[in-house]
Amino acid sequence: MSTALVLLRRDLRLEDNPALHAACAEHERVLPVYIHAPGEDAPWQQGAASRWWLHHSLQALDDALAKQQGRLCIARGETLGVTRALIREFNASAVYWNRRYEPAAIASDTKLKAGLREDGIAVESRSGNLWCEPWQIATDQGDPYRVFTPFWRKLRTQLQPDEPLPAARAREWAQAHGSLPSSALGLLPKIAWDAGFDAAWRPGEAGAAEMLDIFADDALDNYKTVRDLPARHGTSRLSPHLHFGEITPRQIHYRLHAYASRDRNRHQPDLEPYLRELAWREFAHHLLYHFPNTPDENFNPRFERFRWAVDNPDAIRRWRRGQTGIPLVDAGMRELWTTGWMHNRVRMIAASWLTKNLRQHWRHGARWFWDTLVDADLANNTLGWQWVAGCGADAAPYFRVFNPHTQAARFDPEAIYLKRWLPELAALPAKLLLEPWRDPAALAARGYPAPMADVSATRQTALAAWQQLASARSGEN
DNA sequence: TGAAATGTTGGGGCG
DNA sequence: ACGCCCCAACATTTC
Repeated sequence: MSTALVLLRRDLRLEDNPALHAACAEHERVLPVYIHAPGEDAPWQQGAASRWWLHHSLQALDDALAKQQGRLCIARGETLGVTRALIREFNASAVYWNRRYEPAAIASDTKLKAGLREDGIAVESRSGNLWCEPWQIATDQGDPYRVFTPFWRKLRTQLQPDEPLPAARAREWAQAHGSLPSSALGLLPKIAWDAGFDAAWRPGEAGAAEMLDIFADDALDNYKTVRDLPARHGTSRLSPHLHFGEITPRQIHYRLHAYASRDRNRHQPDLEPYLRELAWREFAHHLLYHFPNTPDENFNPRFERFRWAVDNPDAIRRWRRGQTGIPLVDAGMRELWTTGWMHNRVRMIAASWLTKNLRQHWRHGARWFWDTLVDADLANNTLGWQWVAGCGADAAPYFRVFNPHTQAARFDPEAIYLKRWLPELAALPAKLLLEPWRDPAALAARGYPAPMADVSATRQTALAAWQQLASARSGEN
């Protein structure tokens, strides 16, 4: 009887899982395994919010397998050693996995592959989490893309709403007697800060499918405009599910396409704006693969001599805790702390405040998001922060500074989002949350801090800093 | 996936 | 009737 191991890492699903599907097709007995090896992700080990999600996602996957008389084998330790031990235990002849794209993950998988091949084990790696492998898309000169729009134009021509693979079903699921319970990995918080997470999310494949249905029913029609309103659930909120591979871009595309064209007589929603956002995720992975130092270094080397302000731990602390005195920034940071997620537009605004108005280095923000986001993803997080800071690929020009008050007035005109996350101000008129300078005493009386910096003065400082960078460039030539 | 300053235009009030 | 001014609305430019 031939037995295969399938290493599940960031593909915690049964449907549309190429590695799992292939193993089930090519072997009589399949052992699905999760090996916990956080040290191998250094220096970007999963943060607390990601670990919370992982715990629940592993449980969901185990439950789904149990419905087919299978179990998820959970182990911990060095990946190659654990894999070898399982191969011996089950007399397995092959190991399958879907690829990852972070530098540490690539290094770990490369080592794993070499070790297993030495042992004479067949190793099968598949593409399971992206529309397109990062090395399969290139400019006409053969270079990686550095600008989103041409990347998207190229990718778009290759995209079809292809049918996903069905749920994997092994002839026989192997079961490991030494499997750990997921609680043994110590992923859950020691102090219970996760009540807001429980209320907001349902990790796992079924939760992902449910979220997609909600999006298709409620928001897809008006996605282009509603996605910018933080008070509404106008975005897909699929990012953590995508990160952990509980759903794939192919599944999303296929189901949204089917949804949009289900009735010829009805208005058909335009999928393009949303597909474009999924393409940003692809672009982020493309960039991370080709420029693996960008999680820690500026993509644009000119920023090596950019003059950030001196690190200000107190300012960073206020930003983290949502105590900046800028309502939209604080609302976003508290949404993040409470739910592990922040609306995309608010992420840009909160990040702009930290990097431009406060001129703190983007790595401080990237690290905090890494620890607190349930969708923390090295590719997306890196692109997002470098984009906002102006040092990234296809970045926002440095002079593009968000005004958090203007943005609040435009995208949350009733202050619904602000009141939701700033409960101490909820009884005040909306206009005062949007224009807090009109009555600072009213806000202070409710314990809300005064603004930590002046919006327009810090904007001027940021512009001056950019000018310095620009003139350094011309002086160089 | 800006904001603010500056420029342009056109309607209407008014002498 | 006419020209002038004001200013809102929109467009363009600059950072």
